[in-house]
Amino acid sequence: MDPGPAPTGRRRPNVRGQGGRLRAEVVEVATRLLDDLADDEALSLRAVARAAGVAPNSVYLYFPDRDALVLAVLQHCHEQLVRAGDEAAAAAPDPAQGLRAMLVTQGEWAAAHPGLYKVLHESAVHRRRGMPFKHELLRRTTEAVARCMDAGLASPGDPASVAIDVRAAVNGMLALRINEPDLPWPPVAEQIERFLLKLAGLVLPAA
Amino acid sequence: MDPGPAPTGRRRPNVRGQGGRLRAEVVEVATRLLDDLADDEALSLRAVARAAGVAPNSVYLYFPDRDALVLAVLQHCHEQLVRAGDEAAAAAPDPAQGLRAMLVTQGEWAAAHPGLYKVLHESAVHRRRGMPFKHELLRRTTEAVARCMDAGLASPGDPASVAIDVRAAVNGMLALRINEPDLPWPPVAEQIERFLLKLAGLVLPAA
DNA sequence: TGTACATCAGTGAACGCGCGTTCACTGATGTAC
DNA sequence: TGTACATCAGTGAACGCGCGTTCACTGATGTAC
Repeated sequence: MDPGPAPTGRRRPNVRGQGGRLRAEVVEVATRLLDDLADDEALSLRAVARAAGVAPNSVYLYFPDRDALVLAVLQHCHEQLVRAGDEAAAAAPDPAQGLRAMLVTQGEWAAAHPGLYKVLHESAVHRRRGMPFKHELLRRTTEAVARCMDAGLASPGDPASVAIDVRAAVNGMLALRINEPDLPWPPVAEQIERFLLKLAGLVLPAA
Repeated sequence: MDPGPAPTGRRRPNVRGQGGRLRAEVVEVATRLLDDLADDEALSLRAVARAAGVAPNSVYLYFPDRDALVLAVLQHCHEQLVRAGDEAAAAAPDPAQGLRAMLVTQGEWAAAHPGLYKVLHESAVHRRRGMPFKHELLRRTTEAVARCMDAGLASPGDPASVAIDVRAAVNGMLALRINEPDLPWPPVAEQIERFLLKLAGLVLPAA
């Protein structure tokens, strides 16, 4: 809603050596807009510039084109999402609770930033430019599943196969919640736990 | 690639009473373009008109605006998808094989029309206009699960709860295959069967 | 201490484009008399 | 059988818009001498 500081003339340039400050500002503003829009194609470079209180061409000082800006935003989001999951897993007392905590935290992130989660997984820019960094998510899940199996806290089997089932189910469920909020959804944590119990045979302490 | 018949002057109007023929032609062309684009916002009314060899404003004879055209395409796709699933289920010898056949058929449809499947489930027009007809998919799944439970071919439980897990997993898996084709995907039918065995406790004859 | 110059961080104005949509129009076909 | 008229299925040309991107420019700050 708030288009940011009105363009009351020329922006005071950052002091020397701090030129990159505008870059961070642009990414931040673009992130906010993208979460609202929930569609990467709908984010225009000019809208970002307007919201940042800057001339459209100033964006070109830091990004070669519009797609590069969108990719920067998505990479930043992805890092946040992965880091949040990692931290939650690290704080858990055992691998099984760690796996659950990782996925639940990612689920909470998705619920808190539906537009960004949607764009991150469904964006058109992904097809045009590729987003290899996204393989991290499956890799973490596979590793976590393997740790559970090694600890005897999941049914023995192929971690890669179980992980791709779990990722497909959890990611699909999170995306479907965003796209079809009116379906009779159970709480996220409950549904994730069911997926883990049934798809991975996870052993969790009784609640 | 082929933009359709070049606009060699004026289109010969349909004979009287057959005006609706252009409507069907426009929907068909739009469906093809939308499958290629895999993005409902990227489909322009003008591109559809061009591909149909018709003036842009001719589209307004049958659709009040661009969104209405996109919705007509999606509703048509949805009907196809549901009907294909229904027919496959009806041809199966028991409810369990029927449920599997329904989902596998839908999965094949998604693999054959990735762009349409993506748009159908992720479109922006859905948020603007709503697509209530889509609730059919969950309803069919719920009914099929209930039939399996009644026949003792699935673990007893709440059909609605099992169905939403199954739909989330299957739909999520199909969408993720489209958005991330590079992940190490097993065959669709195999993964669907695993979901059904684990999430619904489905009883299937040994292959 | 002064000053010419380089550098940095940004701006202003314009380009050409495709878009959704609207207005008034056309030209063939059927129909009442 | 002829003809005025209505209807149907479409067209032509234009509208204003926001967009990505480019070009030449500005104005403050630092730096070599």
